[in-house]
Amino acid sequence: MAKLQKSIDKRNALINATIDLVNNNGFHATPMSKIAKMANVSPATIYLYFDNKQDLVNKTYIEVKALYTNYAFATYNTDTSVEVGFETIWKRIADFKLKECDNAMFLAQCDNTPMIDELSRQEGIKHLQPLLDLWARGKKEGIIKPISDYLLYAYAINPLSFLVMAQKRDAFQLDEAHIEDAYQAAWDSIKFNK
Amino acid sequence: MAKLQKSIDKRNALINATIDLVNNNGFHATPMSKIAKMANVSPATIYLYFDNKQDLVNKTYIEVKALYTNYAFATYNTDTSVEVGFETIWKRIADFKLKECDNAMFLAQCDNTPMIDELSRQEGIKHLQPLLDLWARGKKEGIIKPISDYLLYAYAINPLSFLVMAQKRDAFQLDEAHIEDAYQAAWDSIKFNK
DNA sequence: TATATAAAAATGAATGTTCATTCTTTTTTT
DNA sequence: AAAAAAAGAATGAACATTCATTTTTATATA
Repeated sequence: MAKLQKSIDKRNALINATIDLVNNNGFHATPMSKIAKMANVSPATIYLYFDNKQDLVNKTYIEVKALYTNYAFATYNTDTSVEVGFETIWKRIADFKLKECDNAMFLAQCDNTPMIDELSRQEGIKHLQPLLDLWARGKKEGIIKPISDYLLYAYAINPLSFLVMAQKRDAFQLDEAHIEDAYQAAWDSIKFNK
Repeated sequence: MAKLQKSIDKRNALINATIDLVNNNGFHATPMSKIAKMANVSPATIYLYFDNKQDLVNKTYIEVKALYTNYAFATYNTDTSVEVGFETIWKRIADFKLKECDNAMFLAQCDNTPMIDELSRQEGIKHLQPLLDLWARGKKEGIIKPISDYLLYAYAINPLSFLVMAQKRDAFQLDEAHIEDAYQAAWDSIKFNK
């Protein structure tokens, strides 16, 4: 194993420990010492990879956000119709939230607390551009409601976050049929009804 | 001013300071000393009203949740049609999220982090029963989609939380027209389409 | 190839601060 | 004047970060 690889492994272990512990205890209730222990390194080692605790969580956020959007757009190409494009992206997002539940929960926590620096949040938002572009096209073609992207996101995408939380906390089990219902609701709520 | 009143004032000041500071800094980043300062009491005084910090935040949560649901159901009565009932409740919830933005943000943070005890979260959920009852009736009458309450909530109610966050953080301004759009999306996504 | 040495990476313990909570005293109320 | 409420200072634990050493890795030399 090359030297560089080993470093990356350690960095990844730190990122993963951060996600796990923050999900279960929250940012300020997870000490650096526990992150170190879970990643099998000394506390001091963390500071070879990150400036400080805030930097660690900011970078974790950006990394998970990139994972999320890469996953979301992996099978999407801009040549399809708006409707097909949306279904493609939406289902990938649903997939991500189900399969990468821990990552999804981490993002939800970041997006609903003051735990992440404003700058890193801005950085994270940029990755969503392809979806916004698709919506812009959809509005121009009269297929998607001519309303704010915030409303579109709130109704078409965000509900999946709520479902992931519900699944994690309550006995509620989210299966394929639910996802299909949810997709229909999502599309219904953003498509333009002439 | 009677003795009891004075105590209630102090307790309320503590609850409000907690909401304010937790909204801006998160639970673990708001020291008891700051809560005390903002409420104009000594740190020691907090412990005359609450057992400890966790108890303070649990009770704040339950209180805000009660405020929320009282507001939501204030103008609702069970005699109306499902459709009218839902619109009544939905619009009150929207109102609450806009007018009691700080309270709404506090709830969002509680619901997306491990900051509240499981027991208190359970307690908070109970208050939502009238809405669940309305949905049950709606499903029986074939007016509302026969799907999980979690899905209904995710699609019809939760998006408002996202919008409040977006409004607070981004330049996005949520006005009456948006609310009407949002209501239509909410209803579209839960009504049963024969 | 084997060994010596310099550089880099990693460590565990130490440091100083912050904070929740408690203790003792003072103020207010009855 | 007794009881209750409130205060501010004190206490001790937890924690982020740094420091002094040790261990590992890479490089150079024989």
